[in-house]
Amino acid sequence: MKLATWNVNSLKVRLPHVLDWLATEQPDVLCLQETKQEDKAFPFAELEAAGYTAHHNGQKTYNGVALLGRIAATDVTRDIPDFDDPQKRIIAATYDGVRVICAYIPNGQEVGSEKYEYKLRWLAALQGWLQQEIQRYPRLALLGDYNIAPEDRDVHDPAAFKDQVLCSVPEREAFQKFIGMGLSDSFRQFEQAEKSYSWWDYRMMGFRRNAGLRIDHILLSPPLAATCSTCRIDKAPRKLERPSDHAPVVAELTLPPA
DNA sequence: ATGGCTTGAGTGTCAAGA
Repeated sequence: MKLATWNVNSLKVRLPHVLDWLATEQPDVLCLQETKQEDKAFPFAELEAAGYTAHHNGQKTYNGVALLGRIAATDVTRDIPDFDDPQKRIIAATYDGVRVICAYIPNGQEVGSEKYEYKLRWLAALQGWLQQEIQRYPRLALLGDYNIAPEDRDVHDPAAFKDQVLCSVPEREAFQKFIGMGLSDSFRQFEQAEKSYSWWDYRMMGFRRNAGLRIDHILLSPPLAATCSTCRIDKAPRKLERPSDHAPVVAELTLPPA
């Protein structure tokens, strides 16, 4: 099973890139973040024509998450249960016995800001819900834009980002809490090139300078981590005209029958 | 230098991203 995540920064703008990428990579499930559109504008038909059935949790202008699958999804759920949140950041479904959760974790804007407090509250709510989900679904994958660079090696300039948003101690502790729940950062299960990032600022020629951060992650529960054969960041779409500022992350699992 | 791009809403210019 091939799983992927990609923050597309507007699906309306990026749909051609997504369709090309699906044709090339043929993931079983692709998680999208920042679709930035309402459900009624979502390109269900174009994706179906490409062989993918989509489920969307969208809103106007901001946020919005989707699951695209070439296998059937069951038990599709939206949002964190019992967490009052107008922002559409979660969609989950079960594919072939694997619980796939697509998350767009808040950015946090600035340490100490209201949005930062919201980010930490949101992370705590996600973790509370995740405890139950892992009990219910031992085969679980949490994919998405975490807006957290877990370690200094995930940051092009650790000194400049020290204690800044995306790199602050409370955010990194929240990431480690996922690890403490038994989830594995699949990218770090394998040897990787130094200075591997998944996001580069549009400004200041960030991509050409490789001035990036690794903030998009695929976390796997123990039974899935044990069967993960590869995890990589695909920089190719970031080189196209009008790219998303994020690159897709892909993990492959060699699953025994459920 | 608190900038530097990109997007959506909407038609002037701002919020938000990371």
